[in-house]
Amino acid sequence: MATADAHKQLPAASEADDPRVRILSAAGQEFAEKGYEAATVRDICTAAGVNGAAVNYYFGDKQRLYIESVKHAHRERVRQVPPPDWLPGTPPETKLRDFVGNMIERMLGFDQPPWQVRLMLREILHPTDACRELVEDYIRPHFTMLVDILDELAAGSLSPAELRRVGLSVVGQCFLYRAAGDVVGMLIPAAEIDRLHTPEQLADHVTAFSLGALGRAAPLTGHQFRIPARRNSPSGQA
Amino acid sequence: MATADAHKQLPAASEADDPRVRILSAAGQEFAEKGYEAATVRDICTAAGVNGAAVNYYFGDKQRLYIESVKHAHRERVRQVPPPDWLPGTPPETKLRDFVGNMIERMLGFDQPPWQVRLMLREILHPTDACRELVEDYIRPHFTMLVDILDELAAGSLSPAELRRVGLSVVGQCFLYRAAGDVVGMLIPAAEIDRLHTPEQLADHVTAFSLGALGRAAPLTGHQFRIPARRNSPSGQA
DNA sequence: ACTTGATTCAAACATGCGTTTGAAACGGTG
DNA sequence: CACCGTTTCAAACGCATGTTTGAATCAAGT
Repeated sequence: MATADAHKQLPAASEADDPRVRILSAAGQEFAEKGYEAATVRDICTAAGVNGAAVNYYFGDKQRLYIESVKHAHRERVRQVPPPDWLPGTPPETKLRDFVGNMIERMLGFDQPPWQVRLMLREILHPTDACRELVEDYIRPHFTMLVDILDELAAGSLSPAELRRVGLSVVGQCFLYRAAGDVVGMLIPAAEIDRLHTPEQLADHVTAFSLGALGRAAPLTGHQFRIPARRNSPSGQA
Repeated sequence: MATADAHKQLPAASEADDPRVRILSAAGQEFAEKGYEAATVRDICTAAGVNGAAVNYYFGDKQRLYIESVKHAHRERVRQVPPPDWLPGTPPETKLRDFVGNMIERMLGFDQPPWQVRLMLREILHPTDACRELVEDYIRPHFTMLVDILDELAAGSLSPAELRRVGLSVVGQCFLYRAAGDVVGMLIPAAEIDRLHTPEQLADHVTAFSLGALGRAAPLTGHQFRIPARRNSPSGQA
């Protein structure tokens, strides 16, 4: 009886009052904050201002709505925060700082609604069918970009496998704030969060930490490593 | 009619065939792999080999069972993987390596069932009532231990706030592998995972990366930072 | 052996879920 | 207006869930 498949590809009339995108947006928010099981089709339809049967009419069932909403959120996010681009000759230190800043901005950015990232985070933590697509379209290109920057920084002295490992170290530092943000908020005094954990400060810290580890900037402590015999360098301190 | 509260504190008879712990264990596994909503009381009771009414008899309702199972998993994990302890005078570099190895072992350890960590991970990502207790009893002591080691390494040259930030950088590197392990597996070739991403290798890498960042070991690239004028140090490479 | 309280069990209950249905409302087109 | 495909709607269906119930079983205590 239903002709739900007719508009699957059509770009829709006026874009905003199209029931499809209203449902997708409402579904994304519900799924993001409650998870797949806890989010109900009824609530989604109420939030979208459509009848309870609309989701089945347009998307078939709840599962397909979920997958479509993940892809929708992903497309929106890419549109909102484009990856950085550099003029040729830009020093890799600058590129790394820009890249980290861009990644943190995309993860934590306060100017954008956070539910899209939260939705993708659920997929990263507990992958479903939508995940592989997410990785190939969204995550892998960014990761490759990061590895290329690190390759420039290392000037050929690290193998591809080592570069990937370093890349994960950089990503991990940023990822923690998004994934475990609530716990971080419990571990760090509130005043310190306001002062030192702004996106800018975090990007500076992660960049400095990583450049230091690669030997492309002064270490955080200021004093230099003195190159002993690789074993242990006992500091005079008790 | 029920006297379910009577044994709340009693250490139980023979520990293993006590219905309470059988339910807690089965519930932990179900909650860990399916999440709170998707896990059903019926499945938990079937897995535990008890009647469907037992969970209500012993724990009241599903929510209280969930909280108790999180706390149970947490206690078990601490018992299984005790934090490291050092003789006085142990160099902080060794301590950091031990601490990171211990943390990774606890997060990824293949000799222990992974569902306990997975359960706690759910709390970290999406905190519920059980989370604050988890942080205070389990996470904060470990984090404090790490910060103390870093303080030794920095030899007083970093403020408490900076030390905490560095601590988060160390934790973040390890956390990524546990939280986003599936995605990491998609980004890294399988053969490389087997060769280079064992707990031992990861601990070595994270330790080396972090020590390098602090200037307490040679940077990963081998070549040293040359201290230019803080701006950019263009490498000859295209 | 009888009593008493704690535990187990099968069955039922109430509720909320995803989904279906069939008719009503809409919007062009002849 | 009459036609027809598309969209909306209120109502209901079937089902799985968390929970309750009341009787059956068990373990001591006296």
